[in-house]
This record gives sequence, structure tokens and C-alpha cells, in this order.
Amino acid sequence: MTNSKTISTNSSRAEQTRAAILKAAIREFGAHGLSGARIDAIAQAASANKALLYYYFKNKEGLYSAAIESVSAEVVHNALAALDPKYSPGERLLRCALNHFDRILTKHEFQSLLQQEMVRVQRNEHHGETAFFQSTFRPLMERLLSAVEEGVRAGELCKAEPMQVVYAIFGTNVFYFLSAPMVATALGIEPFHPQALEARRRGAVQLWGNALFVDRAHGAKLVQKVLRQMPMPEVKDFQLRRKFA
Amino acid sequence: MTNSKTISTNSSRAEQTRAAILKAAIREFGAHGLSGARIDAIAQAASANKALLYYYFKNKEGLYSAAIESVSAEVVHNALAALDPKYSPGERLLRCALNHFDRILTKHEFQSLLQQEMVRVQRNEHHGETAFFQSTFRPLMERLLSAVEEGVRAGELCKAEPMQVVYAIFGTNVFYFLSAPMVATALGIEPFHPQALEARRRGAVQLWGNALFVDRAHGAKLVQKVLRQMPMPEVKDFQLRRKFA
DNA sequence: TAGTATTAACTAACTGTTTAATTAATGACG
DNA sequence: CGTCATTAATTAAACAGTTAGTTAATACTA
Repeated sequence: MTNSKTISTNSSRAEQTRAAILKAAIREFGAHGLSGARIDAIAQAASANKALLYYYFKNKEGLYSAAIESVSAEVVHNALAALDPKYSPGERLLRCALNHFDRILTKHEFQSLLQQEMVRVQRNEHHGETAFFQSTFRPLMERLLSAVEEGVRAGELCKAEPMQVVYAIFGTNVFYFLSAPMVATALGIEPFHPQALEARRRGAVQLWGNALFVDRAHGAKLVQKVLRQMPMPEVKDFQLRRKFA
Repeated sequence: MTNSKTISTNSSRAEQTRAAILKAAIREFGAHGLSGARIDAIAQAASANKALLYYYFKNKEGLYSAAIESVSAEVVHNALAALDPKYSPGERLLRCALNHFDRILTKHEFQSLLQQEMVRVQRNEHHGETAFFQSTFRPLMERLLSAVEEGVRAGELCKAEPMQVVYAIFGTNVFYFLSAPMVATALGIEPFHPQALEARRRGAVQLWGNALFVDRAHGAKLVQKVLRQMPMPEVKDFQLRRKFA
């Protein structure tokens, strides 16, 4: 939709550079925001000439939009997988919470970019990507809300406002990673240590197991099952971020 | 500590302008971040000459630091009030959740600025404000954590990682306001409508009443009491934010 | 060779910061 | 009290560095 150039031929060198630019843009925009990101930095990171960015994506905003759309699509696609109806509604939520945590952990550049976009929309600095957001995020939201409603109806989950549950699950994860560096300096702890991460991941899903289910024992059992089936992914470079930018 | 000029005489015209600059800076930095904020914009909003910002605060970063410190101090001071030991540990947490929600609601420019700072610390772009953060946020954190621990020990609250509870309470509120505009465009709802806000506020504290307490009936009772004693404050200009950059 | 992909050099606008000059406040002192 | 000297507060204008965006020329390739 935003792409000025639709990918016509199959992957030639052109597409490779285009992909490299997009990848570098996700990093740079996520790290510095739209205004803070530097076109030259993106070009250099993609080892492409600056003018190429204008060749493939109309301008800075065009590149930003493309980055957002690319990331959003992949994130939603990923999250939807955790909401498989073959699991009970409660288990779906637990899986979704874990999946969300793991996604932030392994793809923090995605998360940074989405956060940047959230504050940008908050300031009404977005212009007309409404249609894209609707088509992308709406299905995810609907599956989430209906999972809560279904769970409440079936007597598995406590009566609660569905939206509130969604805010709580995602908000806890987002806020953990968002505040972690500040918590680290303020309290002198190390929230990105693999052990701390593992504990937090388990703690989060245990909290929801205890909080949302009518039968807390049943919740705890599901937590154990889900934790067993979804081990924490390898975390590669979280300590490296200190050195980096 | 950061102030190059210590306030010597009592409020003359000089102090007024200094305060005006600081207030404008909080707005501008909160709205656009450190790099996005424009010195000219702050000067104009404070109806002060640009060079005055350099006269009172050494440079852009100095002004930013002053804004952060001012906001942080007030926020922490405000939050500590809700943690009065005369309430039971569980009630303290509920009050803290409500207090936090209300602060974001009434002083969104504070929240914006703190969020900006969080992502800034996340990028390791802070330089040496560590001491300030420690002295300011540590007492709050300690009172929060000890409230959870005390509540668990007394059998009022479910066994849970104290930090996890803190992340959940604050994270839910932060994420609600952070994601609301995006949710609004993505789902076509109006999260800043006073009725929606009231529902969300009640929903949040009800969720915690149901989630954290061993005796859910007791939790629900406390929720009712706290909601009665802490009515939602008047919200003045949340709809105006649409017009306002 | 014709069109696509890529590059290097260039520009116009913007922004944080400084400087030097001007006005207001404060204090000294006859 | 008044007059002057000194400091504090404020202003307008310019500087210096940076950045998004352009252009015109060049390499590649089908």
C-alpha cells in the first residue's frame, strides 16, 4: 500500500538491497524514533547509498511506514499462532502471554519500533495508516477478546472486562522491558540477566494463572503445562546492548 | 544538583520565568522527546527568549534533566502518599494502582516525559543521573515491595513474586494510556471518553482485587471501599489532545 | 542499447548554541 | 533620599554544524 515500488521480479540483487534497507530501517527507527533516526545511518547500516532509500521508498516517512507495516504484520501473524482454538480459552491466554514475552525478548528491535509508533500515534503524528492498522490488528484483538469471553462463559475464567485482561497481559510484559533499564539504575539490579529473565517470564504466567482462573489449582496446572511446552528461547545479545548505541 | 543557578532570592520575576520555562520544557520534551523537542518551541511556549534557556539551564540536556528531576520528584512524592501503612498491605496496593491511574489521567505531560526518559535510559543515552534516580525511586520501590511481602506473610495476598506484582499494576495502567490511541484507530473505539476511562479505572482495580487476594471476597470488598473513598478526578482536556499536536 | 540500479557530490533549510548589546534590579554612599 | 556603580535578567542577531532531500552522471544487465 505504501510501497512506491511493488516487488515485481523475483529476488535479484535489487530485492536484497531493498530488504537490507528495510532491516536497517527497523533497527534505526526503533532505536531513535522517526525524527531521531538518521537516513545516513540507515544507508550505512544497509551498506547502500543514501539515494537508494529514496529510490525504493519515497522519503523518510515512506520508509518508516514500510518498516512499521512489515513489523506489525509479522508480529500479529506470530501472535495469532498462539491463539489456536484447540487449546482452552484460558490456556490460549497463557500461551499468548508467553509468546508475547518471548517475542519482545528475541526481537527487541520490533518492540522498540512498535513502541515508537504508539507514542507517535499518541501525538497524532500518524497520517492515514488507519486502514492498515485496522486490517492488521483487528483480527488479533477479536480473537483475544473472544477468548476471554468464551472462557468466562465456560466458567474457566473469572468474570472480568475482556479488554482489561488484554491490557494487563500485554502491559505487564511491555512495561517490564520498558522500565527494566531504569529499574536497573534505580535499584542496582540486573533485569536482563538470563536468570532474571527466566524468573520474570515464569512469574508473569504464574501470576495470570493465579489471577484469571476460577479454579486456581486448574490455572496452576495449565501454567506448568504451558511452561513445559514453551521453553524460553535462547537470548543472544541482550547484554551486548550496553555497548551498542 | 543539576541547577546551575540555585534559587537565592524569593520569587521575583526571574523565578517566574524560570518556572515558566521548566513547565514549557516538560510539555515539549514529553511531547517530542529530547531530540525531537525544539528549543525555539519551548522558548515560545514560555514566552521567553531562546537565550534565556541557556542562561538558566546550561544547555538542552541540562533543561531536559531539570524537567525529568522535577517531574520524578513530584510523582514519587505523590505515589508515596498512597502507601500509608495505616491501610492493610492489600489495600495499599489497590490505592497505589488507583493513584497511579489518576496521576496519568490528570498529569499526562508528566507521564509522557517519564516514558520518554524510560526509552532513553533503555538506549543508554542517559549520562550520570544514576544517583538521582536511586535517591528518588528507591524509597518508592522499597515501600511497594515490602507491602507485597508483608501482605503475603500476613496471608492477605497470594504468594507471588513482589516485583511481578509491581510490574503488573503499573504496566497495565501505562500500557492502557500508551496503546489507547492506537487501539482507538485500530478498533474504532474511543478510549478517552470519560465513561470509558471510568470503566477502565474500575476494571483495573477490580482485576487486582480478584487476582492478588487469597480471599477474593475480601478483595472485592476492599475494592468497593477504595473506589468509594477515591473517586475519579475531573478530567479536563483529554479530548482536546486531538487538536493539540 | 535501453532501461534499471547505484553512486557521489551538492544544496537549501533547520537547529542548538554563542555573542554582544540592552534593559531592569540591587546596593552603596554621600 | 537621590545618584551612581554593579550585577542580574533579557533580547536580537548571527554562527556553525547537521540533515533530509535532489540531481546528474555512471555501472550493470537483460
